[in-house]
Amino acid sequence: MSKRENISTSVIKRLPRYYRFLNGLNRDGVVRISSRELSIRMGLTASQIRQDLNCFGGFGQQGYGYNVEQLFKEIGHILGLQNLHKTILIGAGNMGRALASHIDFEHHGFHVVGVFDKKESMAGQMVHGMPVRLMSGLEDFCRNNHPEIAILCTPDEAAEQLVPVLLKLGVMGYWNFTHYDIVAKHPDTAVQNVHLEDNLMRLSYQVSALKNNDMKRANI
Amino acid sequence: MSKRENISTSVIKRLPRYYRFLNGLNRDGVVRISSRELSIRMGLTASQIRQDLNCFGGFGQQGYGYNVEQLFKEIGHILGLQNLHKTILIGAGNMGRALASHIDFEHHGFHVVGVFDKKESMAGQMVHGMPVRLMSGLEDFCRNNHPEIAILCTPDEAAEQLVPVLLKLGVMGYWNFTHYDIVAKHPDTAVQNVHLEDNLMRLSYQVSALKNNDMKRANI
DNA sequence: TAGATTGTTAATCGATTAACAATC
DNA sequence: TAGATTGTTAATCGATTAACAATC
Repeated sequence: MSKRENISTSVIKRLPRYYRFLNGLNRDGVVRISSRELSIRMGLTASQIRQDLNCFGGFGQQGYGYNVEQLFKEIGHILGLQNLHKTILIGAGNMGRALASHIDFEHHGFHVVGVFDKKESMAGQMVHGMPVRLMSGLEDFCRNNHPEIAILCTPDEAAEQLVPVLLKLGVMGYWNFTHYDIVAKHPDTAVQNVHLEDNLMRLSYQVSALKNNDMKRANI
Repeated sequence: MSKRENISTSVIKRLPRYYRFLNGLNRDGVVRISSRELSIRMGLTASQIRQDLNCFGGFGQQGYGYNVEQLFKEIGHILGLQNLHKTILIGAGNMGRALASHIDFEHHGFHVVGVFDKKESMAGQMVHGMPVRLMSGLEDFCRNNHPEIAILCTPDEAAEQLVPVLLKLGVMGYWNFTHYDIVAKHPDTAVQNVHLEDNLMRLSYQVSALKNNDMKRANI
């Protein structure tokens, strides 16, 4: 399916953005687009776009460019969005519940089949159209339903204890909202970390730097 | 303050992780650490750590290493965490409310001074210890309170309309949970994007790739 | 002093950009 | 056919790693 074996993470990182832009163009009724035109819209170089796409195959046509709808679907397929990976949400606190109602899992390759929390008071409450289950039932649930993905919205210490258990139960993909470093301890997993605080600290750096520059400019 | 003028984004991206690790070491009572020891714990090279830190100054001592507490504080200072940038949260839906209760803004350089939503029914409800205000009062509020940062938890279209208004009111930093591309349209802003769906799609790619590999291995 | 470890320069590696022949 | 634009190779740029003299 894929042309090359190992695609660099730099390329993978850009794929979702291509997907979003092409979705927009497609909805706007744009039929064809050249790498140059797309590069201007996205703020990239045309070279980079052609290099990126050619990691996966020759989707364009000389003298014409790329068919928007076809390319959109191709990238969706490369990203594996046609899948519906069985997914469990662990931790139904503020963040967990917000994700459950905010994210369109089904259009991004996932299907949430269970929600868990350790709090007795949460048990039975409805989240994402299903009742919250207690953590004590997690292992049985996994043995019966074979989820492949876990969304971790627990405290860091809980994640540390959970991951080895989940791995044994066959869960190999993790959307990790904790700061527990899954990949370091368990290399054979698929992990995306969402470190919101790290992101916020980078914003702090940027804003502070921006202010420093303003002050320097004022001095000159 | 900073040794060099332009620090590469690669370095900036790693700073929050250094900060977290050093915080942990400091809490565990570790007094000194060498770049080699830290590199093993963090899964980096010692070279990279020394290069990264030396962008900002010589914090270490030959033959000794780095003082954990001092380095922790230095990095916090570099990140600007001593600041309390006045911040408004726009959009008090699931995600906005989850952030308000989940993130420790005060320890990451920010101070939330106002929460806004366009829904009449939200007005007056308490979020982060303060009543939700209607969007109609946004401009007056900004003229009186001079917030510098906005957390955007609105639909994409709302963000597109809001940013030019906010910019004129002096808001130059954005924690952006929408897909509206602020930097492309307004280069002189400080922006961190949190594209949760993009992150999820990368996980989809990784999991799909992992499965493909397993299948190939089974064939051999 | 001798051993350890930094700060910094040089070498390597990978990613981005430029150029252009192939071709629709 | 002529013009446009890709796919791909070569050149450049930047980031990471290695090496080592400086020095605590």
